Amino acid sequence: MLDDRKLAVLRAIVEDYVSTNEPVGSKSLVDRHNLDVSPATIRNDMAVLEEQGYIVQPHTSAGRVPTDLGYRLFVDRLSGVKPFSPAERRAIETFLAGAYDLDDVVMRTVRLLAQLTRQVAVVQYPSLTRSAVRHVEIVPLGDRRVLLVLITDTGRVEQRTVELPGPIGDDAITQLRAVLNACLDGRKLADVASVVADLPERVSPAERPNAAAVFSVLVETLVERHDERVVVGGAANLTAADFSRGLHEVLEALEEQVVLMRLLGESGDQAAVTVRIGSENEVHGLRSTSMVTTGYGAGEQVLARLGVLGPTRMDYPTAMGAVRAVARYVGQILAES
Amino acid sequence: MLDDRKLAVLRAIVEDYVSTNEPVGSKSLVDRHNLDVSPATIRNDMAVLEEQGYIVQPHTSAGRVPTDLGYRLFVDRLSGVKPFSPAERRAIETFLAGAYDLDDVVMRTVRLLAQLTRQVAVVQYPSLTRSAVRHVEIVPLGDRRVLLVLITDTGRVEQRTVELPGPIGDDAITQLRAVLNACLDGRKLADVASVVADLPERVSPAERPNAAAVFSVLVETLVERHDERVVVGGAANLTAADFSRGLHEVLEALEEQVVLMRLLGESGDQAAVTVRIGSENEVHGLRSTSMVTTGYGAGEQVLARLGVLGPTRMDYPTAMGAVRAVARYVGQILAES
DNA sequence: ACTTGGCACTCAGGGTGGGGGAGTGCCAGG
DNA sequence: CCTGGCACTCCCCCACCCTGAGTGCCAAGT
Repeated sequence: MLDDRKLAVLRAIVEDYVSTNEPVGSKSLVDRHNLDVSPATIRNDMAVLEEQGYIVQPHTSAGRVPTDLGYRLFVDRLSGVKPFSPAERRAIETFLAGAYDLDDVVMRTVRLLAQLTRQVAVVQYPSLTRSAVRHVEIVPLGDRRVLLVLITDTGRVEQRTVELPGPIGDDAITQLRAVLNACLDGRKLADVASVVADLPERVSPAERPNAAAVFSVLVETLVERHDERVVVGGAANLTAADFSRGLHEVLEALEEQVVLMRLLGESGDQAAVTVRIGSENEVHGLRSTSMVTTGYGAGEQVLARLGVLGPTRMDYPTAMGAVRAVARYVGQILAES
Repeated sequence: MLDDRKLAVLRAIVEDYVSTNEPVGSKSLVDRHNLDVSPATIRNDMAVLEEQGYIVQPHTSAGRVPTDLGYRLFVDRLSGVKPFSPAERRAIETFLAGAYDLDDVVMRTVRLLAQLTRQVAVVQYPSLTRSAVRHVEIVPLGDRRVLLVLITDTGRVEQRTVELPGPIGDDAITQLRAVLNACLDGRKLADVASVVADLPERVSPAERPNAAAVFSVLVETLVERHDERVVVGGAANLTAADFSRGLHEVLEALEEQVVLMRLLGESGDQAAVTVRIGSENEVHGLRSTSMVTTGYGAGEQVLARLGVLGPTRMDYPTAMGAVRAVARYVGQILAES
């Protein structure tokens, strides 16, 4: 269907268009790449590529521009992931190494990704449900009120205040704390709900109403409120790629946590680098953007996703390289802590 | 210097320009507002206003546009703060009431402000140093490592992991926790540093090295790292006001926590609504934007600031009204929790 | 069967050149 | 001090042309 030269032509078109942002014509193609054929030949190839839907011309007698389909083919078969040089790797490492805190890791990661790719960076907080309980803490705030703090092995801390049905004493709190930690320590968060169901039996009858309140908030925190937050950075980079009027829509989409979650979710759970191009994104308003994402986590398991978002006219190999490299190091940092 | 009518003319110019985004001429002024004089008279007034630097014409034979100085006069003497209707107040209240968490309060506030004003909203987290310790918690993470959690009376939770010089046992942790809470509970964070200095005497000698490590991290958290975070929302609203090329600079400034902090800091510590217009902002890149900010907090004390940022061509009375109303309700929520 | 040079054709973009119109400054008279 | 009148100034819009890059097609060459 498409012989080698036609593929080479497509690759050249994508590369040129990405770097110049102008429709690329047959003549400039043969000049810049050393395809040793004449422009006329290229024109014939282009006609075929256009017929197949890989490229289009914005108007008659203009050069060609890749379609989403064209980029897709490019990403799948014509380009690899651009590996990072040792120097770059070291830079990433030192940039992330200074972080002292999960929040800080995430913030640094966003900045780093945005800077490396000159695109918008998107980082999802490590998922709560896939990690395990490291500690549960209960702190009295008043006689009918406690603060529940949950610490996970990925360093995340969740807090909720709990309004109690009745007054609670220090002893009861100590008991509750002991029971919770004894039963939950080290458990996967996904399993916590079922474990908690059995807990009321373990506390003294008088305290059960209060305990029940605490337990239900705890379960809520884990299950019902799986608000895995997404942090965005480098939005200023959007102004470089001229979306003209679409910029507004893109910015709006980026402010919606829900939209971002869906966007990251669409790429599934795979650890590998995934690319979604233009109209492949279900989210309206991001139809002219592409996302390069990957899973990351401590060790093997995928705890969350991160990636970059930019115009479909994007340097995919570099973006994929950056995303992969950063994910790798973030995983490393999480595993260490 | 400026008689009443000239001031009225300036007010009218500002109002018209804000609502139409087009230079306003003498004729349309007399039409839209009922100044019962002729256009020629207005022209004379405008000439004076221009000479004094309150308005300019973009080019000969165009209408007039307010200068930063003009807006300043408008804000200081010609307009009040637009009060909110009871219905609007109720809407604010219910929107904020659902929050369950300090993070959530801040996030909702940002969204609310952005939506009410159709500008970029900026909310600073309640300052650590001005609030008081509610509880300190220490959680073992390993034999040479603990997690230090600090809970303030504004509901903020700070966490840091501490690497210890030597192994630590459960007893030691319990002791440390007791000492810390006994001495720090209820203290203003600003005072904590001095109190902590005396603490080592209170722990058993064998544990002093570990205790010292914990204490120093604690003090660091409070003092050295006064990273009062700022949350931004509604950036999409910037696309409505056409900054043409300046948009990039504005977006960049908004991503720099440091810049935002400085910006909010410039308005001082006053609780009242403050306006900084265009070139009054020291931050480069925000020379063509205005900020409307106010302090907020639980009760009287100002814990942090919040506000909106937009083009100098902004509806100041409404923005000021929104900022004031929102700050009031946020303060209320913080006081309750 | 593919490649190539030639050729006519098509348009987007940029520069030019008037009007039209909104707005101004000034002046003389109320 | 206000007002109507008047001449003047430019911005903006539109219509026009023209150039140049790029194309599709065809006939000839390999």
